[in-house]
Amino acid sequence: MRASRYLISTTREFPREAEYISHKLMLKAGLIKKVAAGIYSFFPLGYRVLAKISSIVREEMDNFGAQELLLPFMQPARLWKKSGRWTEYGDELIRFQDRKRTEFILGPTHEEIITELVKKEITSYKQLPLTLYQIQIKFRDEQRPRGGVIRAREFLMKDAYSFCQDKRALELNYEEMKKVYEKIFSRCSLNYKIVEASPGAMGGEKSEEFIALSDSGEDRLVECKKCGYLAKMEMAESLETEERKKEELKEIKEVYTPQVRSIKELCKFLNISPAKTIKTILYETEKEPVAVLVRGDHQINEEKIKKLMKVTRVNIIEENLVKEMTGIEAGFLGPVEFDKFKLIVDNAIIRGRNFVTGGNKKDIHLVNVNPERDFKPDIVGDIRFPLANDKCPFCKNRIEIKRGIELAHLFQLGQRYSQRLGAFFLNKKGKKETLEMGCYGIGISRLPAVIIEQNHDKKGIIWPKKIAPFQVAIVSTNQETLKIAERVYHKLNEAGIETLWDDRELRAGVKFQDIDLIGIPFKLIIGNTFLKERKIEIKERREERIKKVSVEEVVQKMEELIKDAK
RNA sequence: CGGGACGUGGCGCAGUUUGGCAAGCGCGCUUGCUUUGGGAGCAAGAGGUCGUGAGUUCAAAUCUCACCGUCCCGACCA
Repeated sequence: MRASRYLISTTREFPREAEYISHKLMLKAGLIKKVAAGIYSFFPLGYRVLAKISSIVREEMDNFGAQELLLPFMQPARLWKKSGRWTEYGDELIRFQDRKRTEFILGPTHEEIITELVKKEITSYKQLPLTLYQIQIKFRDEQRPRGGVIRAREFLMKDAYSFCQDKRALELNYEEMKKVYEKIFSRCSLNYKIVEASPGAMGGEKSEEFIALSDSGEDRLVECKKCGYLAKMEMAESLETEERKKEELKEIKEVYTPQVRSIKELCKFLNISPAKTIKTILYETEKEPVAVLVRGDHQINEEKIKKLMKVTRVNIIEENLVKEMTGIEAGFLGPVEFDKFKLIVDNAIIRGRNFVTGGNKKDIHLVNVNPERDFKPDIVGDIRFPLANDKCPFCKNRIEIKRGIELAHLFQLGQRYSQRLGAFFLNKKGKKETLEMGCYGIGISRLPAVIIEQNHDKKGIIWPKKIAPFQVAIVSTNQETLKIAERVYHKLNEAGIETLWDDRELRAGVKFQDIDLIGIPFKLIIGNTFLKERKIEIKERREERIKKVSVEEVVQKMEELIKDAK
């Protein structure tokens, strides 16, 4: 490709709107342009990168035996009502009507459509297992898009769906798909970890995520460097490994705390640390309202409450309703002589002593409150998020909190969709059974950003060769070497090497900067050195090594280098 | 959804507090000359409903109100 004819849109300065390095570089290198919040156009350079990633994904999926198809982006509401997700999915599901006032959505995912399709086509166990996939635009009306393509509203995703005759076959398919994903991500030169995830709104049983550790990530993870324990924040266990405090039990006392409502205010007022306080928060569940107690420095994990209480709905009771329900002002709630609701108590509280809590009267707190002596928990368990420097639940080393970006998500959906949409088949005995489904997604359009997060320097992007939009860029720095450059360009093209010939009428320095910013793995410089020595210089983006070759050798040398390059 | 910041040629910004000449600067773009190995110099140009609407005023980028859009933190989230 001749650069003079190619839509290159690099800028000299970083656009103001970006925060993450990958987002900054993608904009500066002109890979993408924003059209609206969370909606981007991919420019030719950016699209070449997407295409590279897509073809890696495609090859590995096809290799596994999955079949590519294309499902509609716009989907009738009817199917979503049938699966129940019309109401369950929430505001992220964008809804609209066509001219006939029929309701539609833009697909945030495609379980309904594919299940409906398979339901009609699959009638016998002989057709199973079946794995179908597509590379498609998705739309999720995110409350807050961020990081450019890292969390976009419109994005490109590879989603695969497997259909099996029983659980065992599903588990097998799932494990094999995991191996396929490992191949895909290593071909993309990505560093990643696999962690347990919560199936969440997708439903189903087992679920794991491929996560790239990165400071620009939005998922928080708990990591123990010593034993290798790694889990998503919301899944991470907080086994209390602390010893029970041996402090002497002091006498409980009321203190006057006018207008002191928050933990922060309380700590300031009494000059104590939040770990010495207990927060009492009221929640509603489908069974009964409860009072949840955690230490002042801890955060409640509502998912864990659900598990512990075996309920599906847990909602915090708003501050202004607290007084209505209990007669006590929010900010002064406490467990002592509180008999309105059951007390759900975090493990950490049982181990501590002499806490400060609300006094269940306006402007009153209690000091030296002790579990068991002063109040009886109804249920005790792990209901909080871990904190940095907590002890690892397995080896007692200190844990760290890391950030990560979700690359892919695997689910064993089970029968959730097949059941609701009525996707059955006949088994060997001629008996009707429900299909076991799996679902496997990769956030394709997010991957360029993640790869950049892991592969960049001060000058810009450093694409791994398999992802780079071009393998080689040619710069001639002299009028006299222009013809040679053109010859080399044609030779490389003929050899099938993707080459960008920077024939723009710009100073050499500008071209070098652009090519480095864009991240092309190799530069061929044909200039003064050529005039003196008849040699072409080869500079590698990643290492800045310089090699010299003759025009005759250049194709072979490039082939070798590209083969060896990362 | 809560908190914060912002919206001025393609990009980055100044000007807004205290209303007042003709709306500026750098980059980029066009033309010419000189330069030419890591974002050149000089000269001459093109390019703007100052986010939108209403209002106050002799006069609005600047003040008031409403709306729209964008980014960041948090909450939320396959």
